[in-house]
Amino acid sequence: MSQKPAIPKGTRDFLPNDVLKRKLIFSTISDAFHRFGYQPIETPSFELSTTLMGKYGDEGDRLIFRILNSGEKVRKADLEALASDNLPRFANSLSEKALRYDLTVPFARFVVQHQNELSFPFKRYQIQPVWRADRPQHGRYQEFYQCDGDVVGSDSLRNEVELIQVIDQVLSTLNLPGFTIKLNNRKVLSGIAEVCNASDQLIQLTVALDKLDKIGEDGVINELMDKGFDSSLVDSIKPLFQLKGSFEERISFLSTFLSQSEIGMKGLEELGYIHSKFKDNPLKKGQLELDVTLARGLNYYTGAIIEVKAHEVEMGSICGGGRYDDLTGLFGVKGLSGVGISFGADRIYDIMETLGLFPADLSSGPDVLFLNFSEEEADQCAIWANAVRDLGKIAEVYPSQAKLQKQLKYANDKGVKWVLFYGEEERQKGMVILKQMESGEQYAYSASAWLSSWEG
RNA sequence: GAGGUUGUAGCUCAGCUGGUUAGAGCGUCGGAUUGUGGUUCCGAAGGCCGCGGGUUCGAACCCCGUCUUCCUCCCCA
Repeated sequence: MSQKPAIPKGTRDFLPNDVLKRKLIFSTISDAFHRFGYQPIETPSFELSTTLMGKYGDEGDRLIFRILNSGEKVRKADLEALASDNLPRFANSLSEKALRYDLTVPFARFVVQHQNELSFPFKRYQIQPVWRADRPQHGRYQEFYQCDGDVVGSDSLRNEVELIQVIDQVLSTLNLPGFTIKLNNRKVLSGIAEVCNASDQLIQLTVALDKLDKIGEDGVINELMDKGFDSSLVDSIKPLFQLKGSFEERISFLSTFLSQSEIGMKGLEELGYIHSKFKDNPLKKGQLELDVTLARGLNYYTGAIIEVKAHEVEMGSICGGGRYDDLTGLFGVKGLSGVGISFGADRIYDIMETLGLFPADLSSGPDVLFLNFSEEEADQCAIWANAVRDLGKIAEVYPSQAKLQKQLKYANDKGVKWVLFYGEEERQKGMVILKQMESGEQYAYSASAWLSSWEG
């Protein structure tokens, strides 16, 4: 009985063409990091549950894929916890390992564990899959790649500037027609909450603000009202909805708005510093925008918040990041500040596919296919094939003496550029025939010299 | 986790109010063509109609459950 082939929800197979396109994105990202002096690392697919649990909030914990203990270990199951309906504790007793949920927490663990082998500031990049037990949706999967770059052990805002340059480099190289790099600062958000007398409700306030472009002004106001903010607060926040103009204009507006908040002014100063560094050293294609509604990842970001949106396509952010003071505090090393970004390779892929940005020759087939007429002639073709490969071209010999029709169809389907005929007829004449698949034209060469005169 | 939606051939989809043996296009394979592909013509293979239960003389179609698809929340890349 054969079973119906299927893969788990939220996962994908990648066909040869898909892989080539994905590799282009990955290599563009790693090249960019590499050129800025970042070093590659890798961490295991799964970590100890204790490393991951509790780091992403209750929502996050729910979305972590856990690995069931195997063998005798299942005996450790805490049946008392089950009986008393303590499901989290019961789950913990069944599972000691979990698939990584992102690359940041494993990186923090990595830095602490290898602190004596690293020299700081440590700049690393990492391109590996992560897993989330999320409900799949457009552009959202249960297994997807993250491409992270972080600097740990340096407070300098020059790191933020550099990471923005990396983003610009990557997305410009991939030929995205345009993209906006949105900047905000956690301190500005704290300042806003402070001047609105809502410091204790910072998270609810910013989560609502974050939805401005999605649900509009009225939507944000309704949400704030629903959450019990009083109307005087809502009124005091309204001016922010009108924030328009250039980066400088927005800063000058905010410096009035936040003038009573020390922390808010500090955040503005940081934003201004970062922005000023691009005056004489401009970005290639990226446009910087100050967006006070940006609030992603609020749980651990403490300074800069970065998010990138592609133009011309309706799609969530394709890159995000920010600064988190005390990245490694959870693992026992205090005072190491980190700042990092994460590219969403899958979304970049979707955008490039939608806009037709992948180069056409990416998936071009082998340069030459040697048709197989007989064992003896195929042996000669195999020798030639190696010579072609030594020229840096792709060559293959058809593995069996199938009908020519089948061999040519194979060449056609695979996008082979040239096909070489060397059968009994050609061998006796000391010739080869080269056929250009696209045009169908055929050329005869002498068997001893075809390779040097072939321009394929 | 909440709400909605989808599931029929490898793919995209028809299938009437419940009524014989479930269809088409594309793709695949074979032939026309024993040494020439992409076009054309002919032919063939390929279906527990998502899965399990129920209603009925009778179910792809109605009901329940379950899984799955896509979407909106939540959250996020």
